[in-house]
Amino acid sequence: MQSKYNPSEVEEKWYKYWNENGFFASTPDATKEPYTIVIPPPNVTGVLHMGHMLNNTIQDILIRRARMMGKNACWVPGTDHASIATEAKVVNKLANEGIKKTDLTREEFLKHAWDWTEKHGGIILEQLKKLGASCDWNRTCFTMDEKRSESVIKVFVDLFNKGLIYRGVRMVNWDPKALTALSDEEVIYKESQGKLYYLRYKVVGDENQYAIVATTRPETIFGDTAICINPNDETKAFLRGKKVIVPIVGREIPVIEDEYVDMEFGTGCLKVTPAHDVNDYMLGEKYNLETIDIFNDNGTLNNYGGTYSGKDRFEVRKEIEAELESKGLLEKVESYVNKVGYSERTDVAIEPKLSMQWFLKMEDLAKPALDAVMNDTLLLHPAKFKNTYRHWMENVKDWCISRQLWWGHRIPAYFLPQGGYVVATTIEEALKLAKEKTGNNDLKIEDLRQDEDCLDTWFSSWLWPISVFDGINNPNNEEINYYYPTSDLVTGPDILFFWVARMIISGYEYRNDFCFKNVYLTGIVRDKLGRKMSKSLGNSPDPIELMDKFGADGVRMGMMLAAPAGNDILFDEALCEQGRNFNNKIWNALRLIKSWEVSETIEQPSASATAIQWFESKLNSSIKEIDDLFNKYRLSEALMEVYKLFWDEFSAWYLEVIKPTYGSPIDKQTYSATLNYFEALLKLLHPFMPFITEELYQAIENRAEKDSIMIASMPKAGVINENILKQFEITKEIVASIRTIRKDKNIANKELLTLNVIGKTSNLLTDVIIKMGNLSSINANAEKSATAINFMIDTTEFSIPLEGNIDVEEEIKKMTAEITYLEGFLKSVNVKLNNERFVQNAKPEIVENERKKKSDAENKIALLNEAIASLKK
RNA sequence: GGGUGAUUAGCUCAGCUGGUUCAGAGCAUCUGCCUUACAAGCAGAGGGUCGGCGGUUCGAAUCCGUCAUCACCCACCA
Repeated sequence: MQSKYNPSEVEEKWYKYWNENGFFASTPDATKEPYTIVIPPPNVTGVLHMGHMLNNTIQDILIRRARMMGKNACWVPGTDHASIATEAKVVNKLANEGIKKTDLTREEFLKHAWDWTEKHGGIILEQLKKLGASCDWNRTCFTMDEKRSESVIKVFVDLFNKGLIYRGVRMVNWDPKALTALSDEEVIYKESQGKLYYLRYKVVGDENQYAIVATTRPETIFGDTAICINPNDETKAFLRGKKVIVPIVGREIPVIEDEYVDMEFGTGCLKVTPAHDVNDYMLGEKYNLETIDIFNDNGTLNNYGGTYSGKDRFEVRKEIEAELESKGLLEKVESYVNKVGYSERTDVAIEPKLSMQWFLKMEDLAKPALDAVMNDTLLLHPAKFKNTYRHWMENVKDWCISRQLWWGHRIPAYFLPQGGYVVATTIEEALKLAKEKTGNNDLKIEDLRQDEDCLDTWFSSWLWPISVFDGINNPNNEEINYYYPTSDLVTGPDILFFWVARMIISGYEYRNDFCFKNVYLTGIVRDKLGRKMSKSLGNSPDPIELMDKFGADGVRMGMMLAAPAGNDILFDEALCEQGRNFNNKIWNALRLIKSWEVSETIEQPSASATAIQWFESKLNSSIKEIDDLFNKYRLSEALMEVYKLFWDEFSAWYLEVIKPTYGSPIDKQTYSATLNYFEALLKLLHPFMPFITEELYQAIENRAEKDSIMIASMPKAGVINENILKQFEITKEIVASIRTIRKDKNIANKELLTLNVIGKTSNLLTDVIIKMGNLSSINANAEKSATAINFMIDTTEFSIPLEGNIDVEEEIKKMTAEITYLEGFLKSVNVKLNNERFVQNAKPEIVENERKKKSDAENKIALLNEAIASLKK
């Protein structure tokens, strides 16, 4: 074995081995408890980024651990068609080739889109394999494959028939770049520095009077159909019942009164543009105002814009400012910060727009999903997200599910020649319904026209935990009955509403049950300065390069070291380095063990026997701790526990105690105990670092065919002997003291020392102390000596005789300082004990403890004084 | 404008229902060491009035109030 572990030599080999032996695969098995995770499907044409690395590392840790705990672990992989994102990519690609989407038929465009998907699709899944993801690849799903598409359509029809889906003209969030409506969740509000324009609306019949209206969007004046004042606003009394003239446009519009208007804001006078503002729309409905839509779908002005028609809304804003100014219709302009909605996908400013869309009624659907989280049927980790979730669910609005896109599931609604429509899973079915509805038996398929729109991407992914087991199409199949509800979901809080909440909703609607038991919400991966990772900043490392550099295990550990649930992780390559170093540590530990010659005949040293006994308890207590941390989903702490167990306890103490002197063999008994411990440690580590642990598991001994650590059993916590744990901790302190003395006095490690104990040795692990302290002997009931260095552990005094090496003055000085400290400590304890209220009110064991502190301190002071006296002799 | 959470060592974080697990861990830093598993290492060491101020209590990092800063979520003030 070489002295450095080289991940690139082994990782691919083991992944192949696992996959070929079917260790990732799962099938229903009534004798085993299922443990299921469905992957948050990444965009089909996406590539792996750091967020995926974190997310999938966590899922793999959970699923590997569950598998080793004897559960039937099933991790379902797949990809999402990502309607708007993928369509945008294809449109871009076509544009580069000089092809406009509008020049293509729907069928032609979809052909391009599928080509694109086949070319770039699934790259990300291959990348996940490099990470070690133990997904059941036989189950790979795609949100637009046959079964998933069928499920989506079926659900749409079902919800429509239940009266939960409706179609209507509503104010929606319009994305002028993607040319589609968006749901409220797809709009991100950002603060932006804008201007507040004060416009003059002259009063009809009295050209000298005018109303001043403040607006951030002067270009919308073409759509004004009223101005509105507050009825209680006496300063605006002159406007009541009047009409005013829209600047530039010249159109006359009424002045209406409504308490909605805030008298304090701006001028207390509001222009009403029902087609382009949600609030104005409500006013328009209330007062039956005309609605004038002034924009084309792409955000340019239409014919209502007069001379500005055809120009972009932002261009018009600039130009119209100048025109208003020159015509004396602009009172003033102030700078103003307001919130503007942007499209999550295309990052262009959203235009509120009236349009015909499909909606899903959410209120009733949301109820069981809200209850499930509030009563802890379904747990969010960390739990702080419960509040956020509740707030959203209690105020949930109807979901706009139609998108003016082609890449997606086409809405199964069919329009009839004479108006109206029917909704059905197939066109044949639709025809049947159409005939029933119209009474016209001569209708033909060609007479029906299917809705052009497709469904929101999330309208397919919200079914994911059910649809991957085909539970929509075949609600009673063996798979869905066995694997559903799933166990854990791992995802980011940014899609809590987009996805998680809606999956919970659909779970109750279609399975009448929760869809997963636990939701682990990860943080955002940031760089070490706390900035979000982004292409433009160039601060996002390429995961593949990272894995090449540090090994997949190293990167996995790097991710996990700093990732408590719900916290953002500040990623730093140094963390991967730490992971890589740890790999090397493990590697070398086995290298050491394997280098020993084993003897059947030599006797076991007593120090080794003690160390074995101690480590047994240490291992068990760590396993118990790790189990507990996993139950709380505190994965990074669990990793840290194994890390310290391996590095500090096993390597620095256990191995050093049992290590035979160079060239000497090791006894059989100790050797096999050591291999067992090493194997147990590998198993504990395996979920975190699958590759190196498999490599070493196989290196320990020749394994049977089809054996693998990934299907081995996770060690269970056994008996913990608290007494030996405590004794060993004292041992460590004694050894550390001896080492410190060596260092202070420049005594080589090789030089043997003697340890005198002023008292009994019966409670000490003397054999271990002798070995680790490199001592010739330990003597009990020794006398104090002026030629020795003294130290105290607990209340036991130790001394190391060092002829000629003692600076008596220095020793006295040190001990005097110690006494001063102890006296101060004693004083504070006494203050407590002399306080009657403390003695009366505090719990008895607390008071007892203080008394013990007092007597211990007094003892120590006495011992130190004695020691000083003996030195002075 | 509302809400939620955070503030503990240079950095990232643990500290559950107030009291020796009370001031911790990992990394980083400093000082010695190439000691035949590992310098990607070993052995030691230093480092914090627990954001500020008040309060409750015999006792507060922990409970309450308040202020400050940060983060996230939600909301139709043009």
